[in-house]
Amino acid sequence: MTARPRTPISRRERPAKPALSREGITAAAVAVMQAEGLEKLTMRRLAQELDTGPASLYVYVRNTAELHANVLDELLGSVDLGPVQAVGDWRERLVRVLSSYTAVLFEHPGLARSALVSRPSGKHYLELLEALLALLSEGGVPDGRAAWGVDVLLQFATATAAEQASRDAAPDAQDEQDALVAAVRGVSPQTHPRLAALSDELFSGMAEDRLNWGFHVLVNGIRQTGRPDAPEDH
Amino acid sequence: MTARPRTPISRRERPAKPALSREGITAAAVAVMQAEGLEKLTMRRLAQELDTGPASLYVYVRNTAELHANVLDELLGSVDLGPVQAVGDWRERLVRVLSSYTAVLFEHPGLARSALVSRPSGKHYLELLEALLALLSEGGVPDGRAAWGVDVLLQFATATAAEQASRDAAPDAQDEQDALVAAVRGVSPQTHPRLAALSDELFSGMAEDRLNWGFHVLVNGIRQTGRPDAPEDH
DNA sequence: CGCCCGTAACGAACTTGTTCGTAGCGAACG
DNA sequence: CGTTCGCTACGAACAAGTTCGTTACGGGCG
Repeated sequence: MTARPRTPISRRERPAKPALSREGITAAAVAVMQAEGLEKLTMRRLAQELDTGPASLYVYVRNTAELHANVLDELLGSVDLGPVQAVGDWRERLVRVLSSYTAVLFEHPGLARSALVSRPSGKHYLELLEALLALLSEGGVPDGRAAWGVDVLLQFATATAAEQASRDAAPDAQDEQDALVAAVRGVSPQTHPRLAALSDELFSGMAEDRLNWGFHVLVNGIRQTGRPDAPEDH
Repeated sequence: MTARPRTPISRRERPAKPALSREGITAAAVAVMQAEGLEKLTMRRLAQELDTGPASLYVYVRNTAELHANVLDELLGSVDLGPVQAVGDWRERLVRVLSSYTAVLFEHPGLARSALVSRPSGKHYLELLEALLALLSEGGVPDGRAAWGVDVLLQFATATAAEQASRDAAPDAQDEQDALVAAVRGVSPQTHPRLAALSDELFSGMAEDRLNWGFHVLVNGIRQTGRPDAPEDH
């Protein structure tokens, strides 16, 4: 021990590092991502940005997934919650908020995938929940259904964003889509009659239309489907 | 160059390797996964099983995601499509098929996550699509809605399986869930009245009940929501 | 019969996430 | 004022995915 050739420079002599913190790390992460894309946002790159080693970051974030979740919540701040206070049909305003959410995710396919897996719990996410609950409530949806419904609505929006955004971005995803289309088209009408008959319909429509249709499916379904444990829902 | 110390053993002298192929690789992958779990199914482990190097596998599978997709389709063979031919309410039979699908995914959280991202196109997946389309058709759902509907139904089932299965398995996911619960409970009724009021409802119910409710929400919604491009749907 | 080339297979290397053990700082305590 | 303790920071190491350049196999051509 001792006599290591390394010189243990006192940290005071360094050009005043801002000291690590969860917030600082998240801010730096957002900056790197905006500047170079999510792929470049690695632990090592981020550590370099903060003039430290990768291991140091793990004191403040559990792993990359959590880092991504933090970054995502930051971005969720730009979701437009205006429609909550606006006038007009509650259903349309609800869809507008969800569309805004989807649009934000759409910008960052990787984050959308994270959100599918990670389960956000940040400040902006809570505000989004509150907004959706308020709109459902305004629409007369019983509390019990609304509580379960927001989950389904957000899950649908998130999953759709993850799917479509990455299809546009990654060449891989496009290939997979092509493979599926080819597989469905190549199916025999003898063994798979419905699939053969609907092969065009399955892939028809623009992404936006399908997304919107999905929102309406869910809202209509939520309004009309009672929870099993409470036929009258409270 | 030349005079490399390595001895280029003729491949004929080896104990008759079965020669690589996409099918062989998938089969070996399934075997490893069943025996040791998905986490242990790494490219290196799989290569070792097939007595080769990791790089060799990339001739047959694009990457780990595709490997997982292949494995998943293999497992989808065990989804119970019996309810398609059975008698009884079409809606209940539809839900039974979807539940069987979810149950299979539930066994392998990692694969469920893959399925969310990758977009399967294997043989068994196509049969599942055919089964769902047949049931929707039997229920009198217009073709256009059915085509878009299967996507949404499977997406919901997959996402739910991925979420809940990993919550049961990984300690991480449980922590995230706890974090969200804590965040919601800790919210001020002043700023987030709906959230505070419904904090219990949000997390209530057993997973199975929520899943079933979701299926019914979707089926009801699909039945009653016309596609934007065709008010009458064909 | 001998050479040649396309392709499967491979070993090594590079990148990234994550963990381990250690070292120094600063606060609390005697 | 000196010692000790907890905790942050960090370098190094390990495992895994993926790519690159090279090597041998085996069939076709001269």
